[in-house]
Amino acid sequence: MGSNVTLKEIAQELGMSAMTVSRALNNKDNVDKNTKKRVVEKARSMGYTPNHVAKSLVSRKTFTIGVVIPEIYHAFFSEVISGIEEVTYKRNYQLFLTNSAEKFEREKSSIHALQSKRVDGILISCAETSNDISFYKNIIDTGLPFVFFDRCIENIGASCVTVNDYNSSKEVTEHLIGHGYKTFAHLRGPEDVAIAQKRKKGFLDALADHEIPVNEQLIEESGFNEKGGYSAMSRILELSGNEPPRAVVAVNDPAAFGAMKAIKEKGLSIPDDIAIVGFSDDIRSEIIQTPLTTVRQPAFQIGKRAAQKLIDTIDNKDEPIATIELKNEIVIRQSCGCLPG
Amino acid sequence: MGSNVTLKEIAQELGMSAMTVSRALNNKDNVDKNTKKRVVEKARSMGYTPNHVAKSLVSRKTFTIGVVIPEIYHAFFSEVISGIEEVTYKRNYQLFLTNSAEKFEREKSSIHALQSKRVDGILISCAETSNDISFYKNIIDTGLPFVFFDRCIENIGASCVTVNDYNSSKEVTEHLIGHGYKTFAHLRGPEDVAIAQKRKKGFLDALADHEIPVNEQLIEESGFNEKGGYSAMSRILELSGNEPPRAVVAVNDPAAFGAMKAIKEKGLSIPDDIAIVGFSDDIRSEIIQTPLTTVRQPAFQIGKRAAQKLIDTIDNKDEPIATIELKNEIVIRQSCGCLPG
DNA sequence: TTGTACGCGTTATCAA
DNA sequence: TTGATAACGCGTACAA
Repeated sequence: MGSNVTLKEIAQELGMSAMTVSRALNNKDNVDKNTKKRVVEKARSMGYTPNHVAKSLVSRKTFTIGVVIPEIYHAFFSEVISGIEEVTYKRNYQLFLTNSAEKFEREKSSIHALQSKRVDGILISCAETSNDISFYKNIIDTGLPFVFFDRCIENIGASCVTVNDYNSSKEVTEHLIGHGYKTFAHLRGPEDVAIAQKRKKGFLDALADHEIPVNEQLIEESGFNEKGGYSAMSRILELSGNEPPRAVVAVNDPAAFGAMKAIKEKGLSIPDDIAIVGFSDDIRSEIIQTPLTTVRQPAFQIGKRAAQKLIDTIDNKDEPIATIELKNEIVIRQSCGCLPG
Repeated sequence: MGSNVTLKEIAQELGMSAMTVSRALNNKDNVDKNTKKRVVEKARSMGYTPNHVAKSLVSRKTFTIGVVIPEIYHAFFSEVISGIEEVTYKRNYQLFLTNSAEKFEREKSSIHALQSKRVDGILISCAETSNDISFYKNIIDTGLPFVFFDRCIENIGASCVTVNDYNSSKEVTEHLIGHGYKTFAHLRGPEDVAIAQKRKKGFLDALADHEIPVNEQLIEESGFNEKGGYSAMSRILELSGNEPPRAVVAVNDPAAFGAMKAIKEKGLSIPDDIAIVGFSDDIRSEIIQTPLTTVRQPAFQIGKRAAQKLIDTIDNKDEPIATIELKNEIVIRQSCGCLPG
């Protein structure tokens, strides 16, 4: 904030009061046409820029929202931000971006900073290490509008925008069942991570609904990365000997990549010997040698809907708290063997 | 900004003046130990959060910087933001993110909004359609610290952080020359885009330095995308008949992808018949069938250095204006035929 | 050690 | 139609 022109200075130049200048510049109707013209011209020539800091102090409104995300690097969150930005731009809000780097401590300090800046509301996707719900609860109880997205905490008085991982996992499994596959393996994520649990449950329930027996030995922990997928799949192929599963549902795409490597190294073909599906539509999934069937999360839409809900909540005290569930989209590619031709 | 506790309210509860509360909360030494303790406790119990809006109004300093980027979606800019964020976090600044969507009009309105918010400085990568240097010049002349990154405007009183495209293009061409290739084609970008010009000049100068004749017919405009690369390369292959160039330098990776497709469709092999290099390290370049040799831009570093320079400029009025040139890194992969084995 | 007055730039309110 | 005053929340400067 350097040498900025103020209303008072314009007023002095023009020999009138600051109040009149303010009115003229804000298009109030109770200003003389002529004075208004003079003011507008003078303001332009002096390079006047309204001071939103002062405006915010009196109006108790900053037209600013804070976004807290656990990382910026990967495509998912940049797409989310893109969606958020589209909304904030249209509705004349500015966007504070903060990064918790998956650390709860840093998340707390970000939120405190945003509170101090008096943001009108906060959009947040929780860090992996966030472990104290009461922290959020206390802030929400102060009346600061909050909307969770993707990694949500439900039932603490804030709206959520999320995707239904359970349903998607079930659907994609049913897709494989519908194609006639009978024996299934699952590469699962860590036991205590919510999305991993949901995806596993979706897988299991799909089998149960179609009365397909579950072979517990064919459920292996892969974690979320390629290396884990490789070793988990290798174990499964060892175990089952010459009876490998006909289809594999992986907890995410990187795990599926690892599994594909293991399968190919065994001299088996995808999808003819083993079909496989992933989760999350990694940027690579479309362009690898055997393109991977996967579940695409509507990242841009998540951002858009979350921002809309937040600003609606800001604008209207009576906006209901809601959980908005977006649909994942199943992207069929070659790896599941369900494409025609 | 809802029901927020103020210094005055804490003071009333405690039967003292707001000033004492302020002092206690700001760790001034001229406060009684006991009153300080009482104040701190009361502030906590009342859920006090300092109001930075008020603070900024009086101090004329917001600890806020604005970032203007032409798009968020692609990896380059999210990496840049990641680098910026690392610095702003450490130095206790908040970051306003705005997106010009490659439109100059939108860029201008973003900058005006940021000025109104009284950001302490602005980081900007210009939109493709930005065409009025005097707009930036006027703002810089008001004293608002400005740092350009990636798409820079030099010599108008602001620091720049950029990569040396000319040098990198020359280097990667020389790399091919060093490998013994004698005939070269270039897929160039639009004539009036700065980076396209620099990359073309680097290519030409490398040939000139090594006294390799330039065949103008083998320089075709591809634009920046795959389709353009495909048609440009197709034209070159037509023209040159059974004397195709031994190596191709493409203006960027997508153009190279298109060219690779054209080459393969002609039944030629990469790199054995034609070697090719790209520019910008697209995420796909590493994982396509014949991984593409390319030039990687240090996006994270660009963000980091730009943010550092900006905050240094904010903190210190005498910080010199500088152009910081970062080095691109040449990533050797199979497509140039220079890998051992 | 604590308190009072004032100003940062703006707008709402009431008076002229 | 215009102007004067007060207030938003805070910290500096000075006084007690």
